[in-house]
Amino acid sequence: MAYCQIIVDISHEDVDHLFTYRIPPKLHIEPGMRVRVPFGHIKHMEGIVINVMETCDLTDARIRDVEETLEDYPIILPNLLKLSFYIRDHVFCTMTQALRLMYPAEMRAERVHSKQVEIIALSVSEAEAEQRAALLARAPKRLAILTALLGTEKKRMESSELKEKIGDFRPSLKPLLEDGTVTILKEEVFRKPYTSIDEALAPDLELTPTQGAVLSRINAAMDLSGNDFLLYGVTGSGKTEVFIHAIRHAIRAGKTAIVLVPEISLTPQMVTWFRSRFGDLAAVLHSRLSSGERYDEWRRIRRGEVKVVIGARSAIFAPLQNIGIIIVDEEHEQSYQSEKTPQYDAREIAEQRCHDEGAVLLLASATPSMRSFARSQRGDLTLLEMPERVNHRPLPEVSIVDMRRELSNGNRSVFSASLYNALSQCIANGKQAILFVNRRGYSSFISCRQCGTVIMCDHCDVSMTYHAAENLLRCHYCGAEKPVPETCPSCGSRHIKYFGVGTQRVEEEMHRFFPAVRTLRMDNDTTREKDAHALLLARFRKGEAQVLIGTQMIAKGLDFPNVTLVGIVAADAMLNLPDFRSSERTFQLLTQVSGRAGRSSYPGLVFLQTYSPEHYAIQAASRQDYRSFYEEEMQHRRRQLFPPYTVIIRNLYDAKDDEEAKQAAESGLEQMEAYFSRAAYMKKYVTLLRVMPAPIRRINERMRWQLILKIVDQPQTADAVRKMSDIALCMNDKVRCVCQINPSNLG
DNA sequence: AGCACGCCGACT
DNA sequence: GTCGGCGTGCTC
Repeated sequence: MAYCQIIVDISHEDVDHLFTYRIPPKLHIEPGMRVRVPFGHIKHMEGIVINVMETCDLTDARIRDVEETLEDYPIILPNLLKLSFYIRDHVFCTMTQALRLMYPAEMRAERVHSKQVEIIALSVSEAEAEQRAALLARAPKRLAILTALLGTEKKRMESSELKEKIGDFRPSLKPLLEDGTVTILKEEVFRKPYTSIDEALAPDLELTPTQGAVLSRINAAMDLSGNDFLLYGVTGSGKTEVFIHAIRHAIRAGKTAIVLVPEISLTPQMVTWFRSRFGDLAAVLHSRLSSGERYDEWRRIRRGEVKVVIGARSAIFAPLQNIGIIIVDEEHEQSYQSEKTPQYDAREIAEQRCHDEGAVLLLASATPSMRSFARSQRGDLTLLEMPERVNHRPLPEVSIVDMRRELSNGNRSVFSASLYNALSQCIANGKQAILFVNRRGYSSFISCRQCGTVIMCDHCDVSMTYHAAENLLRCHYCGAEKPVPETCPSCGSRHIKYFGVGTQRVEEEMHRFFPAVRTLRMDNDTTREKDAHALLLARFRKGEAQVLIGTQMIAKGLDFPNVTLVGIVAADAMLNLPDFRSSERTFQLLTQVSGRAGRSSYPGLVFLQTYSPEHYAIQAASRQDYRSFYEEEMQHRRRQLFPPYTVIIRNLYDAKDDEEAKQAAESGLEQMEAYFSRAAYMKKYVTLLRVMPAPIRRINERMRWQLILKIVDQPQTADAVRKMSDIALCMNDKVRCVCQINPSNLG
């Protein structure tokens, strides 16, 4: 008798273990397959087979039979099954949650099925069909069907195409079916989110000596058993071309590749460009796919028809086999970390997957994360460098503008005198400019000039954000909306208005100073609709506007040859956020934005407006000097005991009742203290352990408290991290708790 | 997750 | 007396 052990598709600790089922002889079952089983009182429950065995020590009466298999192939490959266990153990989630990452959500709901297409095909020989056709002179419709089919290469046609050609043919089809001249077939078709590439693929470019040297290090590692690299290449150094060549190398060796990019970079142009290089060997996974498309792409990959997968965070789970290289582009991006449970970090999963499968890991960035660069300094990652731009194009000239001086000179507009002059010049020369506004953090709230009252959310302790497009106030935490008040609810003053620099404000001032200049604005409000993002960029590229005004979303890998001026309206907007990474993020953003200027033969100018011109992040960014930023920032991190020297674990409790949330946090604290008194060797690594109210005390009528642990990042302290997450896991239904590791948003 | 079992309040 | 409230507990 054969048995198998499965994990049921319920994410709950109580059932997060293996259940044994009998395999009826008629079923073929292997690990990774999805099966239907009876479970408790539930008649039909889905589960994933983890292993198959010949014997089992449970009493036979307790064991029930597997009902059926849901697919005739393992939905989870052995390598991804192994990765699921890793995720469960390292991301602290249930096995079910880990397994659910491995296949499209649509398959669970059983909503998507493969798309079937109806095909009308000749079922007799060509000669026979011609003979029969000859007898149909008085049945023109039947004749038309046969003629149409005979006219095709494979003597078959999709019924939709046939209908288009000859109109409604159903009535005439019947006799042909009855005498066996034709048959109806159903075939699976793959919905492609793009049209097939028929024309010749775009050729790969010649590499510069620097690119070539980097490539040969990568290829050599791929030929052996892999290696972990950090590729530090300045903006414009041609990292992408190196990726392409490395992927080609993998494919030549019969291997496959994954390329992770931040979701925001997965623009339609990017997709087209990538497909023009790899054609049908490539699959693109991104959030804009319909569920059917996503499912089909997944199937194509699973069937081995795809060699390269490009996608955002979750593409790391693509069901490829025999991986040669995993590339993580813009490695420093925060978006590789998932905010929802399981809170995995795609970079760590990539590393693990590479180690499991003997593949090369290539983390790449012009502004590597502190963590990765520090690891390269320690030798945990092999550093590869591309210090110069291709064709030796010069770096743009960056001017730092002290906005405090502007204010004291009586300039209250968002443009400094020098940025204004540069804009006039740029416009006069017929060139284009980009104005970068960092909306986030520079909150666009409504406040009273008379008494200082700020309009707050009724359910959360945060100020509401003004949305110009809809002219209303919205809470970014609970989604509540309010109209903009005419008078101050506190003192009745009419001087209550919008505060802060947003894209809208910049656009208004542009129109005031340069009434004749056409502008395009790009932010969350203007790009809500599908493809709006790409459309706006295309219009800017065509020259429909001379000035593009936007938020972070314009900082990424865009290449506009006609842009010679970049203005950063408020460089330090994110510098003062309550986040230990705020300097790092500011530096990264400023460097990336500056890199937008002067990509072509025109020299680029960058004006960086700031209220803290002496800050090292701003200084270093203006010189595109990663090294000196890194050195200084590491000193700060060391002094303040922040990552990468330490790891911060935050258990965030919330409950309707303030006292209950607080008590849960304090009970967590007691458990941690008890734990450290047992594990005394670890105690000396603890630099902070305390309960405090969360910075945002209340969200959606729930009160929030937090337990924070800051501990030196050492192999032996990983256990303390696990302990924190265990504590977070066992909560009652009144108090909820989430465990966050190095949280970036401390709200 | 779902469903049964189990122990206390107001009703045909 | 019963019908039914939803608080624990188990599911191979």
